[in-house]
Amino acid sequence: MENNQRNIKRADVIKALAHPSRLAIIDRLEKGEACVCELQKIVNADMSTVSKHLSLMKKAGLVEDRKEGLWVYYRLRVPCVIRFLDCIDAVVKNGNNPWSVVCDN
Amino acid sequence: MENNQRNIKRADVIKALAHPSRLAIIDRLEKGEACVCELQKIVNADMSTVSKHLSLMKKAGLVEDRKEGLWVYYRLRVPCVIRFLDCIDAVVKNGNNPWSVVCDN
DNA sequence: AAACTATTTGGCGAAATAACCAATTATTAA
DNA sequence: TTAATAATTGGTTATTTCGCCAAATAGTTT
Repeated sequence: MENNQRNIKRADVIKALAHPSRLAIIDRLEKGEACVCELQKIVNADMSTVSKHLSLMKKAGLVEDRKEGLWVYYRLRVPCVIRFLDCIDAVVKNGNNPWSVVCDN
Repeated sequence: MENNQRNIKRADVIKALAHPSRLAIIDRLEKGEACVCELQKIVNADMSTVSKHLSLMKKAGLVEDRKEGLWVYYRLRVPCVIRFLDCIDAVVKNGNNPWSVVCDN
């Protein structure tokens, strides 16, 4: 039943990924770090909203940040998240296909 | 901006993973199919709750089911989800480590 | 110091999620 | 056909999450 504890922690990380805006942020961060102001333009929401998304992801261990002057730059902390999303995409793609999804990562 | 649509779909799949009980179900299904009644014992919740978790995961394309007599057996539809969880575990493990997580899957 | 810009934080209402209970469906067995 | 079991569905309530606004913080420039 300590699998329970493990799955609570896992779920916390996964929840931090489970939002369209946060996935858009990750998409961008795959290409390298970005300031909050740039990410705001991408997700097209209030800056405070974006900031909260980022602090959630940071708390979960998905991103880290670096302050430089007025700006805070965020970057991915977990390269494998990218491959992980390929797996998710395989599920999305085969959503209506009755055969088992076999993805190669 | 149709990346937006893609990320909505991705998020739907990820949300279907983002719950401790559902992760416990996946843990079990890695070993092969199981009926709802067995999964209920594992997650220790009302059968109706478990059933709802399963229909959510089914709708997301994570599991598929098969009816046999009184029982409905569920099984994983997406083998790569397992490797995906290894990545999540790497994040969990390195939660307080200031260095970037490098996981090898 | 005052004005300006980037970001974070606190608070609030709205929407989504979760869990339980009760009722229903489907299948088997008596 | 009645009883029993496995599972699903509908309804209700409680909790969590989301997104905006306003206010606060931090660093820069004048």
